[in-house]
Amino acid sequence: MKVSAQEEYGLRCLLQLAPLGEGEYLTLTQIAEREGISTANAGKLLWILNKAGLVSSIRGTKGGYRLARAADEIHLDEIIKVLDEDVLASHCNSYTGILDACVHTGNCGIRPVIVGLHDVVRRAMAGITLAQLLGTESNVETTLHQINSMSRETAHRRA
Amino acid sequence: MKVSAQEEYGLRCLLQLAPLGEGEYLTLTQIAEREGISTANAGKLLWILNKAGLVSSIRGTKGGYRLARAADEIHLDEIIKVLDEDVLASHCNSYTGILDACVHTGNCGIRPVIVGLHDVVRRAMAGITLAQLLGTESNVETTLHQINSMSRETAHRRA
DNA sequence: TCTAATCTTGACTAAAAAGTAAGGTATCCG
DNA sequence: CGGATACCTTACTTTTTAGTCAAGATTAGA
Repeated sequence: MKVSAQEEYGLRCLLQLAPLGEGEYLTLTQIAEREGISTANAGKLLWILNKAGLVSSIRGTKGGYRLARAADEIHLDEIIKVLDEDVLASHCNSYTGILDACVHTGNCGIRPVIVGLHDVVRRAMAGITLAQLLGTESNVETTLHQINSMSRETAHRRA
Repeated sequence: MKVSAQEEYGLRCLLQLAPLGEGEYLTLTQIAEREGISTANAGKLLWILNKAGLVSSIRGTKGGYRLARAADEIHLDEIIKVLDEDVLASHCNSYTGILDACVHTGNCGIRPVIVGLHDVVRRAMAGITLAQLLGTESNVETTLHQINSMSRETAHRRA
């Protein structure tokens, strides 16, 4: 189970754009340089984000990229979905749409796990915005800590 | 973000072995046939599981595989870790061990997300055993439903 | 209008994951 | 003891994903 390179760098690019002020833009070269990836690669990622409406771009000299919406209105689950189809894919669902048709129809014991984990991950991500990832006294950690202590309670209750 | 084919099929193989009684074994051919994968591929997976001590095998005719421990003593997080290094990998941690050295030391905004999600996923998985995946009236769903409603609460509280 | 800066797009190359094949070794049974 | 069955191990092929390159298209400003 892993997050793809595309997801990771795509998210990083958005984080660069998040602190920009009104009318400010970052060029592809600037973004790529800061991330240590090629401009070609960064261009591809930003094109995906642009197409999905997460960033907007201006062409020509003095052009560049910026967020299409406020940083506190962009949630992690949407970002991941844009960069990689869905927040959690498997053979179970990736080929055939959304967890329906499957070779093991009927006796597939792992379906509930995939579905359940998918939901756990999606909820955790839906609770985090780009804006939250910026602060130095990261309130992300408190958010995730809350979720963690919740599942710890759950595990305890079952035992 | 996705679960690899190796994780998915490895887990499925274990689920086949779980309901076996004392002294019963399944052969590679049987396992592969039921999953619709080649015996070569199944052999590879079971070898990994064997090496990790999750299944035990007997060679020669009348041989085969069975679980090395009781099904209710094998947890999902251990299985995934065995099949794929860790429950959740990213460029952040996969190369360099465990979330320490990173190109973006200092100003890496996504580190807390990776760490947090890793923990959420691991806890969710640690709360589920192979045995739980067998029942027809799957109590996995209740377990996961509890975790889900927990994170829903959390999201609500923050808002 | 010309030019330089910048985004856009598709084809190409390289790396990683998944899957396959084949020879080796242990066990049973006649 | 010898053949048949089934696990063990390494090396290879295919497929998928990631990353690069280069030419085209668009805009701002002189």
